[in-house]
Amino acid sequence: MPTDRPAATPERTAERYNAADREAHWQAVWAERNIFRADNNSSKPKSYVLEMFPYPSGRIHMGHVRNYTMGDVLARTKRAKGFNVLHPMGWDAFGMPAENAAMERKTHPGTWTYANIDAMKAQLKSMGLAIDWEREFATCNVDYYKHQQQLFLDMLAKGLAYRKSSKVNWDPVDMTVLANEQVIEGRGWRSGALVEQRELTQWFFRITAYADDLLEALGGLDKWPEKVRLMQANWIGRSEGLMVRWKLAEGAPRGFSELEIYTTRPDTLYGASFMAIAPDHPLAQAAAEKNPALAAFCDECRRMGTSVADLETAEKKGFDTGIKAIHPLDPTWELPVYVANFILMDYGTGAIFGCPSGDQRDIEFARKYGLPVVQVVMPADEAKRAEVRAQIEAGTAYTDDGVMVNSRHLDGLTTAEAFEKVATELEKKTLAKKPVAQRKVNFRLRDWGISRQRYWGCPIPVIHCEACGVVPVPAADLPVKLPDDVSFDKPGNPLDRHPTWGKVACPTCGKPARRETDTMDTFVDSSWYFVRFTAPDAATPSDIDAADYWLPVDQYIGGIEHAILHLLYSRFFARAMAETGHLPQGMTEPFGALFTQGMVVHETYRRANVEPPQWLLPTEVRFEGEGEARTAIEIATGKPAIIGSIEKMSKSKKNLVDPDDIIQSYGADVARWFMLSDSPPERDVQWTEAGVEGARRFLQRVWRLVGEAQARMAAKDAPAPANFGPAATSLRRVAHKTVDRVGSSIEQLRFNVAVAAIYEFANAIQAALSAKEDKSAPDMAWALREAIELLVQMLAPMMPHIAEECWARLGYNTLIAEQPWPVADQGLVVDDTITIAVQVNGKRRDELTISRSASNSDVEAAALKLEAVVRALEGKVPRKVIVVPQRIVNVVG
RNA sequence: GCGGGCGUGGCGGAAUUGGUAGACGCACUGGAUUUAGGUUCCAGCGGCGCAAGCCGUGGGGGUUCAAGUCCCUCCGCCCGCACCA
Repeated sequence: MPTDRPAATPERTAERYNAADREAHWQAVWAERNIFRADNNSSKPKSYVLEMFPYPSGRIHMGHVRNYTMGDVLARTKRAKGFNVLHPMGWDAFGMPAENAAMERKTHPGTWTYANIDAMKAQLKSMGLAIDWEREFATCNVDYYKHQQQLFLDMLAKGLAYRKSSKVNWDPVDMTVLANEQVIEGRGWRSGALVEQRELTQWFFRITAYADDLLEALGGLDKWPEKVRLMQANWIGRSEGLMVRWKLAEGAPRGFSELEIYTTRPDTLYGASFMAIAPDHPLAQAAAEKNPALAAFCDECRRMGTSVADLETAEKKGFDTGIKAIHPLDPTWELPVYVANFILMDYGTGAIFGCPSGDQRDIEFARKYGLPVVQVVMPADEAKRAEVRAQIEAGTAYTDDGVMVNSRHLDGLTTAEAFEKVATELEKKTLAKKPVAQRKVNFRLRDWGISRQRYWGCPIPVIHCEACGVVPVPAADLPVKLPDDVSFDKPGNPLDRHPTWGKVACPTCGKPARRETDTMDTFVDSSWYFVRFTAPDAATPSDIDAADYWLPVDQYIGGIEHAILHLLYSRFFARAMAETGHLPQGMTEPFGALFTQGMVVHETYRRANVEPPQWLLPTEVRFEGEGEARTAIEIATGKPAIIGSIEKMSKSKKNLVDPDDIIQSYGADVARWFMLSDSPPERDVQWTEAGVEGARRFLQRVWRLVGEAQARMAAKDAPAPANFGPAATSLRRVAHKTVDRVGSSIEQLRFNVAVAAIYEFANAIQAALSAKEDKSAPDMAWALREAIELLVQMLAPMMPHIAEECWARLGYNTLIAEQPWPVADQGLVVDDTITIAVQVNGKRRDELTISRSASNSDVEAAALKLEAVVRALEGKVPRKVIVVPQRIVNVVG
């Protein structure tokens, strides 16, 4: 029989919440009333909530959705809690992808970048973010980077920016410097050309000037993840040691009478068996001049270069120069000086003394070249000594502290005592009238090379004059604007081949000079953008008052991948800006609290039996079966596909879900809710169809609940009844407890816990609605309205659109985004009667419901009367009864 | 190699920081509604057991009245750094 029944009944369709329509509506209302504007002159307490700003790559991805949802929930909650909230958005808009796009599409990097910004801004707006868009800026805009040029000049004047010659990764095909990350297996990531090490004069920021402070201040960042602080501490790499000058024996190259080394282990000096210097060490180069074999060895080391670290881990190689060094503690003791491939020229002095028994690299080297291995430190624990001896014998160094042996006058001292003794002695000894040794704090951290031979970056505002040298561009001549008429048809920096841009008069002498054509590393742009957000229209880089009011950022949220570079550079910039007068004195830490969110991951799919793998988009496969039996089939071909591992969403693996698709078919609220549910925010979240469906289901359930409750709830602003029955009181208790739980969970960024609490609350409301008794009683009607209003208010930061819609449905003509966060009635949060567990010998036997104020002895008496307790005691007299007030009773039999 | 983190049902994860393990969600099972599917609602859902009960937070040991939580040890997984003298 044919059916003419519609797919869904009209009532049902009408009841459905139409996300697409309503979300656009409320976004328009928020924008029109400009309610998310941050006020620079407010008497309210401030809260600066910031998520790492995006690179305008073209489209937002799920990682953005997660990041910005988290920040948004916090920003909206803070606003509701009475804070003046700064929650801005901008664009980290300089960088190589724009130049690559320009080359491929024959367009200007700016055209591509601004088009991307427009597209992504629309996407972000569709998420319903509570952002003050009036403060938006892009770092590629001259209105931003002109201030960055001013900052550079001020840093130059203070000696915080300088030029020096250094080694860089040079791509000979693209004719540009590459960052270490852009060198893959020794080749340029784009050109595939073998990368060369080139000595180039480059601009640097003197981050090492703050090495100590950057390290020490980590201790005060107690709202940062321990992990990030550790990573930064390791990166800065402070060590305390001794600079020791070794006299060289007769026969050393002319001009070299001594060799200075840095060591953190002067205590092990008697275990020395060789010296080693870097292939680029001046002594090595001098020795190589007369020794072709040595010169060849040095060349070989250089070719291995800095980029191919994995090859070097394999083998320690050295070359005996024939030069001898004299031991600083024993003039009769001569040690051979080797050039070794594992010595870095830019750490310490580029020279070491090798103590094989105390250093793994040294022991490998010594065994290879037949050098002595003398144990000088043994463990303090006598039981372990034989084991350590055997271990050294077998080729594994002992690097821990202990007691000195085979060390003449140091024997019996601890390593720390020996360190002190040697240091003190060598500080007194002299060589060529200067102390043999000097204590030195050393850092792994190196100055930040910011020069890039690129067009799409902030021009470095200096001029090179043959007569005057490097001349800063006068402040009045700023900005140094990027020229628009550039071509990308040839590799290299378009600024270098621009016919006129680089030709200027020297600001000092007026003679023809040329502009610096290097631009700044894009990490510079992101090192102070959070300052600019506090006063985006200021005529100077910052507005001190605004910075003083808003900074530090109260909560910064972003990916762990920036744990070192961006976050360290920003900490450096805050210090440099304070020193150059662009931030209040003493303001050094830009981010008070940091949260590193997990990634969005997804299953991968690929065609079967093809190499290299051919990946398939999630939308290109369908599934059959469940659990173990679940299989994927490529829709286009009907052939089985392989379900691969779960990985970070990436273009290369095609395991992408487009936020636009999700927002269009489910709405922003659903996407937001899914991102907040289940997975703790610091962990990876797996995007699944089932998960999104679950979020959608809950949204519709909220909509229904509000509808059902409306039929039974009290009128808006109805006075509270004098008395509440048990059912109404019970609902009210859940409601008020949930307010506290959700509020504190959000403040702690534990969104998954907040979501769970809201689910429980929704369940309680539903139970109250379907309960048989006193449905229409006035106390329940009032409690229902209270519960529904509280539910909607708590949902507002997470699912802001449907919350507005519900709020309107409840009869309000205000915006819920402007309502204060509800305050829980503590009388309802704290129960009069509590249920506590009763254990016998640590095993739970029963529970006890008793007045909260019951005394310990009352609780004990009641517990001992419980049948299950009596049974478990088997007639024995309890030896002891432990009562933890309001927690637990444990009867020890 | 060094440093850090983690290990809880079929799955994602809770657990008031030493005090009732498994909240909440997903999946699943049964039932109701529906011609059917979907939606929705109700119930169940760590293992063994008819039950009383016993076992159970990677394995083993310890501290404690009490351990997912603290200590020792082993195993496994993940992340970061990697010749830093």
